[in-house]
Amino acid sequence: MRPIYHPAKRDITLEGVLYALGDPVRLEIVKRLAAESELPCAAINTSVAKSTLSHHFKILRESGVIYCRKQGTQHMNSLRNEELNDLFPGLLEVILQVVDGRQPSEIRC
Amino acid sequence: MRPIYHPAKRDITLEGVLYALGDPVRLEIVKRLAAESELPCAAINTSVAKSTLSHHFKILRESGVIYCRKQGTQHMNSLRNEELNDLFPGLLEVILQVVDGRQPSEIRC
DNA sequence: TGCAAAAGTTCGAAAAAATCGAACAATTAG
DNA sequence: CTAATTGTTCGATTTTTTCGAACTTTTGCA
Repeated sequence: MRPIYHPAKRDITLEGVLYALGDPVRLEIVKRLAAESELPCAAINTSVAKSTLSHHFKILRESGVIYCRKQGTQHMNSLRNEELNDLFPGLLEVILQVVDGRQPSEIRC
Repeated sequence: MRPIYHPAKRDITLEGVLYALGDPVRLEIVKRLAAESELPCAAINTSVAKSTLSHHFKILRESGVIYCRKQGTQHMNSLRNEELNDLFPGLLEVILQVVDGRQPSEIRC
């Protein structure tokens, strides 16, 4: 089977990441991964077809938002949290605060 | 002429905003508006057709990212900065920091 | 006035991307 | 080895994006 492509950190673009996040299914995936750190594709409860969900994971992976490793028949996915925060400081944090319905944080010092 | 639609603040969604931002032309528009506060459509230097640019402004406007007012033959556009920051604290700031190539800010206190 | 220019929008067609179900591939369990 | 599980790939359909041409609104000015 062909290896799973992941962009190098330097090839991750804000444009690509925002594109990836600008879809309700993918935003839900990111939300779940933020809460549970590592999940197989099938763990995402959505109404789209299996092939479409696979496509969404591919978009997230190729944009650099998630990392994917094979474990048996499963594909375990996780956020590339550290790298993303390094490239786009605060971006994921801010988005997750909103999707999690948290209170607006205080202004930084 | 029909009035220009803008969503009420409460109808602005993160999903819609991220969708709007997930396009290179629209991200460029937002970047320019952040720098210059108010601009007519024609001020955006892009390779897409005039009608396509008009479409992008519409997406931004209907998602709640920008406000548009008519002034003569022009449509003056501006970011709905305050409202967006109220709804999604830090989101625009974080994105603009990246597109402006600013240094990653220090971790907040 | 009235006619042309300027700035966008709208429309219909063409191109690109998303979605689906069916078939396929890889791995594990029995 | 066979069946089940998990996801990917493929081709067709639907949806979205893009384009150029025609149109609308407002201004400038002869």
